[in-house]
Amino acid sequence: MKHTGKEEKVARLKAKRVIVTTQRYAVLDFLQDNAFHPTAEDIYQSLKGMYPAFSRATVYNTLDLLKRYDLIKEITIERERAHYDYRTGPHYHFFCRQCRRIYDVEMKGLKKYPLNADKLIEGHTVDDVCLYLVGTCYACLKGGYDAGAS
Amino acid sequence: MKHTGKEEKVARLKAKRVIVTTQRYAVLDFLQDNAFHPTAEDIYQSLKGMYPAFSRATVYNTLDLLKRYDLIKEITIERERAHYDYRTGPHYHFFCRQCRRIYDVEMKGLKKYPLNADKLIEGHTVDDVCLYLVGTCYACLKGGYDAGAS
DNA sequence: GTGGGTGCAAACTGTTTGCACATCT
DNA sequence: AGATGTGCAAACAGTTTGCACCCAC
Repeated sequence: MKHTGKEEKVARLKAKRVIVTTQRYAVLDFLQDNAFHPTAEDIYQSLKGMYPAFSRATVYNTLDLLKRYDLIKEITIERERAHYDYRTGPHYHFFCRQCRRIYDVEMKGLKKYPLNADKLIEGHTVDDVCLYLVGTCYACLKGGYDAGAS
Repeated sequence: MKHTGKEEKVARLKAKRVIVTTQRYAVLDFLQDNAFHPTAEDIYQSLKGMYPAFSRATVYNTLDLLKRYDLIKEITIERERAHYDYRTGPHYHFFCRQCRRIYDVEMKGLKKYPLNADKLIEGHTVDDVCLYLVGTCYACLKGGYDAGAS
């Protein structure tokens, strides 16, 4: 049951006549299994162990392809490096300054979604809404993940 | 009346024993006068005309300093380059995919600010909230700024 | 004269690109 | 064989850093 949705996505790629290779499947699979919003480097480091001669170029190529087909979303909270998200529907992120982790935040935890996509705001058409909260995560607050603790 | 607030900021720097140099003042001044959320390169290109031998390093050093003193805010909508904002209070941004411009969006244009800073969400302490809308701006919709128009 | 700011150029990091090889049909 | 994906390494862009010089106190 864990992988509900991946087959749909693979089917979507196939429908678009995109060849679903081992590497592409591996990246999509990795993203679904790892909801911590990994970076390209995270993906590369994890997959090169399983697949010999897996390259960064393939990771970037694949991420770009999946992005173009709206199968994943790029998160640009950290300017230095992109994070990737298997969830493409509207939801929020929380970024911890201390451990630099990104958490999903459910909408019910927030009072109200400020506006929906496809609206017109001050004359602009809006097709995406990105919200992120910044602070210190519960784990760092407890000291559990404080890398700086001595 | 236009520069209300800059003197306050300069005073804040002085209070922290930060030397207010010509270059630092120029960057702060430029940011206040140019609400289009310029990049470091925009600032560099504009100021090197007025000041001989103005360097990128100084722009970056100064932006970093102003950021640390909370006098400006870095906008990380575009992963490739940072934009800078003179307004540090809570407000929203709209990013146009076509012209890559960033617009301020007033809160009254939105139904409700989803939450305030300094709240606890799912166990995390939140001290900053960033929201941005993505789409096509009114100018591009009218065709006025469509660089790709043939 | 000293502390710090500035400016140049080199270094660095994440990402992109060119091109030869591999793979699937 | 043809089309496309892959992998390496080089290129690239934005940013950071090291260091010599300069200025204000």
